[in-house]
Amino acid sequence: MPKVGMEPIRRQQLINATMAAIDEVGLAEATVMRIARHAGVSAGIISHYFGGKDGLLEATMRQILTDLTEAVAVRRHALEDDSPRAYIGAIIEGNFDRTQVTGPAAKTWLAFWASSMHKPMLQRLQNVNDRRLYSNLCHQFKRVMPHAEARNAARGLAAMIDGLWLRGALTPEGLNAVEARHLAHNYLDQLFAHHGCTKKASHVYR
Amino acid sequence: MPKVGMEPIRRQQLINATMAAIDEVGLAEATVMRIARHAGVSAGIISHYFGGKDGLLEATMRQILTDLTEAVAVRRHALEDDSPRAYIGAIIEGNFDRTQVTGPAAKTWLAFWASSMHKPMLQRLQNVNDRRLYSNLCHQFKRVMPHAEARNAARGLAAMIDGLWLRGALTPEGLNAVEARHLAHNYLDQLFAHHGCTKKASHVYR
DNA sequence: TTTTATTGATTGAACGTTCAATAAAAAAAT
DNA sequence: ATTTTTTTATTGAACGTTCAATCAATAAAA
Repeated sequence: MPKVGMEPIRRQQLINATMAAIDEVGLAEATVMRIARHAGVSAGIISHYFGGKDGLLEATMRQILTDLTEAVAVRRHALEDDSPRAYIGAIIEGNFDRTQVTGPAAKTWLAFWASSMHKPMLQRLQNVNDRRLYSNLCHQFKRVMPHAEARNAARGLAAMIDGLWLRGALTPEGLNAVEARHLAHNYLDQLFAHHGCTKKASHVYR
Repeated sequence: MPKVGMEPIRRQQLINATMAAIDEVGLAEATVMRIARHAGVSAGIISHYFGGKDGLLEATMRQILTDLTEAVAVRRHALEDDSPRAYIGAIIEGNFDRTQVTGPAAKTWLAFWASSMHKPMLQRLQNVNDRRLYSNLCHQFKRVMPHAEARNAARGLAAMIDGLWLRGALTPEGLNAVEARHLAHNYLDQLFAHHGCTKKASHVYR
């Protein structure tokens, strides 16, 4: 079956297979053979396209983070008004986007998060993404509240988003995206209300 | 050196060594040899006292969860008033207790959380603890707000606590317990204020 | 002397990586 | 149009390593 231009296809297949395998048996037991079997190829091909198992894992984490960034960017560009609340709302919506909330992606995300504590390369990726989220949130909050308070709001909302993800990844039924978004938006409302005492009508999520 | 009554000593040594090893190199590379070396004993002793590596890991997770429960219980019993706010505040304080927030404990906690997604025994332990936290929070919130709202408040606060832990475990400097407690208490204040519109003076944390 | 605690070399299984062999497609030659 | 050559993609057995578990041997206390 060998054709030219297989590389992008195989790479994507293997990245998807990695998430599927991690979803199925966890990172610890996601062996190259199991991943390869998921993709319908042989084990050796992983070293050929990714230099080794670590390369594949890194590429998989890159994809997850890229998808997340992309999901936020799409929502952000679709905004009509550029109010802080709308902007931050888009960040929340992007974080609970369909592609991110799926079982495989969520479980893989958590597995990598834990793993990144001791793998410098993964840690670097995590940090870059982390800092961008925080700095985006912080920048928006600073438009409507004192800087010190804005930093706390950003840290709080970031923690809330991650916490909802964490709990969602663990429950057998997977993350309830509707409820998670509801809670995150509610918290956001409270952060705004607490500061300006200008409580707005709660949104309708569907 | 063999004396009688070594069992409880060795068990504790090995559990501590497990956390130290996970803190050092992560769960994936926390081999029995490495753990044993941390405890200053031979590898074979692990199978002798815990039946195998899995037994040791299970015991270690049990200890972390027990410590957490204990930390909450201590704060709860030290309360003067039994107001919902005080009770929930004790839960927050307990979750950011010294013994829990230490590097080894936090990293081990996160490692087990990720691992528990695919190990039934760990998942069971996690679920029991999880449900107790949620049900305690829920019960207290229900004393001052409608049941539906109380459930949301409980889910939100639980997510906030876990999110702060998660981010704390990841940052190189470890969890900033003071700030985490501040954010959690702030959120709690907002949950109460949002409902009853009876905003209380913010606490002083030190 | 008996009991209890501990060791560490050994065993077998599992893993990631490698690489010579292979097979199919594409290109070149007839 | 057919055959030959070259290129590209892929396989899977073999290799070396690592790990958890085992157990006969040992050493200290009772």
